[in-house]
Amino acid sequence: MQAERITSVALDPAAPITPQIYAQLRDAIIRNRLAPGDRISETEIARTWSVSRQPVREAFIRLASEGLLAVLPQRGTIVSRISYSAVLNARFLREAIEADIAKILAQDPDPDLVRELRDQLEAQEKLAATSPKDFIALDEQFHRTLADGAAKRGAWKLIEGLKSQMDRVRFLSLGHFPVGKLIEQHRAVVDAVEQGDINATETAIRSHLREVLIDLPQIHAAQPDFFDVPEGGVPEPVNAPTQGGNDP
Amino acid sequence: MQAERITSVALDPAAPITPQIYAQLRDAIIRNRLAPGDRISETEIARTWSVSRQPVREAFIRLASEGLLAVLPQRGTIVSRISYSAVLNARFLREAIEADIAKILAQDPDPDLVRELRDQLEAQEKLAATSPKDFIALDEQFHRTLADGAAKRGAWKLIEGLKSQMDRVRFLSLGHFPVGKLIEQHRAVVDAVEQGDINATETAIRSHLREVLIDLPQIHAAQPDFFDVPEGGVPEPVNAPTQGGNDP
DNA sequence: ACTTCCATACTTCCATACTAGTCAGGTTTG
DNA sequence: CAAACCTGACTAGTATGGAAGTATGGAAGT
Repeated sequence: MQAERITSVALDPAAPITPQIYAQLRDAIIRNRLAPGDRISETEIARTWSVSRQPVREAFIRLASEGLLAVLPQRGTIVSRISYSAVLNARFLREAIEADIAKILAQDPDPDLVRELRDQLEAQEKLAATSPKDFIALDEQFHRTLADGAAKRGAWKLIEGLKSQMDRVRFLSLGHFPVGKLIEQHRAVVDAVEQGDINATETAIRSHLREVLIDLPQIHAAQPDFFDVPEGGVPEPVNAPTQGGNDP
Repeated sequence: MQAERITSVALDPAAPITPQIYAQLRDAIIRNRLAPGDRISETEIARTWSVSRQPVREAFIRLASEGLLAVLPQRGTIVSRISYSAVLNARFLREAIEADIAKILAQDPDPDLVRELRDQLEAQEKLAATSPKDFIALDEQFHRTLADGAAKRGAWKLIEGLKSQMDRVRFLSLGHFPVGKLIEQHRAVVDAVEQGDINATETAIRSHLREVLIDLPQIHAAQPDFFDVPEGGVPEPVNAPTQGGNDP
């Protein structure tokens, strides 16, 4: 079948097998080496790594619960197509959570944290010219640092799960996304936090997270087979207002 | 062992077994019929329902990923203690998400939705005098309706997972929590949404969600064995400001 | 009394066999 | 000729046996 693309790394027979299978498959799916819509089977994957079906099956269960695989009972298992609405939904949730995190930071700015973030900004600019693949890692580090700074590591763990859906899109859009602009927005967040301006911080983080998937429609148009548009037409994103309100 | 408390319901041998085991165990844990710290084993549970160990194992995996079980390799499986910080974290996340949902609703109030919510408020008041157990179901319905009204069903699905941690606490506090006050707060949310007052809506939903676990310290003091306090002392909750900001 | 070793009875993890549902294609039947 | 019906090659779901790791209690040695 098409599973030769994931044979790359050998397994450590001493370590637990299930998590290794899980990690390999997850990586293959997020990086689109396993294309959305591909059919795979427990037996096939088990043969690929010369293990039994059991650990493969358990890895499938975990991947299915993340929405990366769809297990059809007695019929087969397919790599989920990228759900347009799930991606928008993940972005919405991420925005809601990170907005609150950022507000906590601005409420009581920590100079050490600001310094750490500014260091990261420098590193990001150094990589701006080079591979965008590395930038994704730095971007992840930046947002994780924000969560840790607000003592919300648990929140980040949840965001990681949401990110898997968004990252599939980002790996499709590699090459043409505006690294410079993203860095500028990162800087705006840090500035607002440093000044303790809660409103400005919220606005900055929200507009940043809306920028991340700005080219989703183009990517969808370029590779519609990778996507699963629920029914007729592309859903419109609905977001909360960027700031508090506008009473009459 | 202590597993006789979950023998209650028989299984349908025709339907898939794994989800049935999962649901039964989840229910038993959340309602504290299986006490935090209890040791259970695949073999034991399998015997209880006269099935093989395999579906039990798969149910264990799902429960462990939700944080309700802790599987220690080659050692055993225990019912997770209620993590104090995980509960606070779940509440923080829920507040962030539901605040944005409520703001969307207030942005463009839907009269049909408001009517539906007011009907639910009536039903809640009718049950206020009777069993608080039933109120929890209505409360859940209320919040789910808010999410659906903002077309964020996906968000609700995630909140359901978070709620499992919080619900364990609520089932411990049954009997003495302020149903009337909660209903009053529900009404405040509906009022604010109806008036399209975004700030008031946000304030209402946030203070409501902070009320829900108001008696967490007492519950913890009453049954400390059920809890797992990470290290020395009870963590302080840190929340985002209830509204936008306060620039200098 | 105290430590070390080892047998034993657990546990989860992995491999294998079997069951049952699904689908595609050829065959038979009306 | 068409439609219904077998049939065999898949699939995931379940059952069961054995492997490897871990805790525990008692025997042996210091």
